[in-house]
Amino acid sequence: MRYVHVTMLISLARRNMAMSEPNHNHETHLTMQVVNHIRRLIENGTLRPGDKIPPEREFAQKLKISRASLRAGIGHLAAMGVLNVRHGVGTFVADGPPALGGVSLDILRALHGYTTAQMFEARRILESHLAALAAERGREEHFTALAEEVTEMYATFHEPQEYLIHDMRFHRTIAEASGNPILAVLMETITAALYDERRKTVERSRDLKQSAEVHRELYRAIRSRNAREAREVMERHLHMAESAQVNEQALAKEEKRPAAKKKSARASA
Amino acid sequence: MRYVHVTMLISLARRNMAMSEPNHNHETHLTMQVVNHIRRLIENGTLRPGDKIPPEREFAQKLKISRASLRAGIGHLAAMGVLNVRHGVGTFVADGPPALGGVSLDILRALHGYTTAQMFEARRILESHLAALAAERGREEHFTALAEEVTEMYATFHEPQEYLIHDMRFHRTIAEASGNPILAVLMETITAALYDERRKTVERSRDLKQSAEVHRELYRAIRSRNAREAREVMERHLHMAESAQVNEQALAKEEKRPAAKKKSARASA
DNA sequence: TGGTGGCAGTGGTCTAACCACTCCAGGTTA
DNA sequence: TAACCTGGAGTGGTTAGACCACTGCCACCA
Repeated sequence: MRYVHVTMLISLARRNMAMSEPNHNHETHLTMQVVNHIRRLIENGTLRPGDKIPPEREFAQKLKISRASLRAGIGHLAAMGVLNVRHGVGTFVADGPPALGGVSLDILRALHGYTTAQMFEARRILESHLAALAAERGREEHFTALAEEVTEMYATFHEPQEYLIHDMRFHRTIAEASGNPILAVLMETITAALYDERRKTVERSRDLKQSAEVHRELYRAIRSRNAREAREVMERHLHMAESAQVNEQALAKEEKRPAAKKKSARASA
Repeated sequence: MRYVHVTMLISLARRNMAMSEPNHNHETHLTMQVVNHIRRLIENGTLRPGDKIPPEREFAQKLKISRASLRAGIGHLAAMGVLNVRHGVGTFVADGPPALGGVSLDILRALHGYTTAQMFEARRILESHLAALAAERGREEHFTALAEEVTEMYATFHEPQEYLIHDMRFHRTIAEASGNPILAVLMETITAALYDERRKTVERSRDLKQSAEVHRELYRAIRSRNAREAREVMERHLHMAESAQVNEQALAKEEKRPAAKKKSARASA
C-alpha cells in the first residue's frame, strides 16, 4: 500500500474574502473543489488505486480548509465509490471491483418510474451481447468457472436463495469473460436491482431445475465459441426469467392480500 | 412544489451508548442511516420528485442528530444525483433528467484502466440497439427533432464545436425515441466521457460533412422504421467515429510535441 | 411606477472538543 | 513458549454553536 505524500497542492480558492463578487454555480463550493482536487490527483496518477490518502486533520490543514469541508468532499467521492473510508483505519482510493451506479436503480425507479419490463429489456440487450463476446473471447479459466457454477446450480435448485447466488455468479463470470469491463459494470448496475427484487420472491419459484438446464445450454454454447447461439440462448433465457419473475410477484401479491379489499394499513408514529 | 412535513420518522438508532457492542459494517454510520431514511421516504412516495425537504436545522432536530451528520447524508444523496441542493434556497428531490454515473468514466478509467476502444465498443452495442428501437417505436415528434438536428449539422460542419452539440443532441433524441430510459441513461453515461474527450480534438476534424451525411442516412432509416438498417448504419457510423477520434488524437499529440523529446514540463506551485 | 435596500430563510464553512473503531506492541498469564 | 489481555496511538465519526454567503421577497423611497 502506497502512502502518498500529497505535496504539490493545487491552491484552493480562498473564501471569506470580504470583497468577493457573488458566488456562481460551478466550482465554487469548497466541497466541490476538494472533489476536483482529489479527482485530479487520481487522474494524473499521483493517487493510485489502493493508496491511502492523508489523515483528515493533516490533509485539511495542508489544503487550508476545515476538516468538515474536507470531509464533505471525501463523502462525495465515497458516495461515488471512488474512495473507500474505513473507520479507525484510513481513507483509500478504491481498487476493488468497480461499481458505477451507487444509485441503485431502485431509487431511479422511484424517481422516474422505470418499469421492470424496461429493466429486463436493457438487461437482455446487454447480456446477450456479453454472452456473444464471452464466446468469442473467453479463456479457459472462465469456462471452468462457468462449469462450476452450473454444477452448483444443479446441486441447489431445491434451495432458492443458494441457487440465486450461483445464478448471479454465472452471469457475472460471463461479463468478465466478455473482456469489456464497462459493459460488465453496466450489466451489474441493472442486475443488482433486479436480483435484489428477485430475492424476495424466488422462494416461490418452481422452475429452478429448468433454469439450470438453460444455463447449461448457455455454457455449452459459450464453451464451443458459438457466439450466435450464445446470444440466442441468453436472450431466450432472459425472456423466460422475466416471465418467471412476473409470475412470482403475482403469487406473492396474492398471498399477502387474501381476498381482503384494504391495501394494508400504513403505520404512523 | 410540495413542501413535505416529514412527520413519521423511522427512529434512528442511538449512538454514544456506553455499553454498545463493536460497531459493525453496514447500517451503523449515522450518515448511512440518514441516506437510507431519505431513500425510504422517496421509495414509499412520501417524498416525490421536486419536493423540498425540511431545512437542515429543523430536519436534524427532528431526526435527533447533529446538523453535520445530516449534511453528510444529504451530501451522499446529492453526490448520487438523488437530491439537489441549492444554496440559499433549499434541498430538493431530483426531478430533472436522470443521471446515473456521477462518477464520469474519466475516473473509472483512471482507476481501472478502461480503454477508449472498450468505451466505443460499449457505445456501439448500446446505440445500435437504441437506433433499432427508435425505428420501431419513435413518434412523429422524435422524427421532427432528428430532422432538425441533421439540418443544423449540415449548417455547422465548418464550425466543429457547434457541430458537436447537434451531434450529441441527435444521439440523445434517438435514445429518447427508443422508449427505454434506462438504456438512454446508460448511453449518456458513456457518451458523456467520450464527448468530453472529443471536444478537445474535434477542431482538427476534416470529415464533418461526411459525418453529417451518415447522420442523414441514419435519420432516414429510422424515419422509415427500418430497424435493421438503422442498426447497421449506426454501427458503421460509430466505427467511423472511433477511427476519426483516434486520428484526431494522434494529430493533437504530434502538434503538442514538435519533435522534441521532453514531455512538456509540469508547473508546480 | 420602478427601483433598491434590507431582512428572513436556508445552505456553507469553521472551530474545537470528544467519541468510537482498529491495530499492534508489550506485558501477563497459563 | 504460547496464548491472551491491555492499553495507547492513529484515524475516522459526531457533536455543538457560531458565523458567513446566497436567494427571494417585501417594504420603503424616489
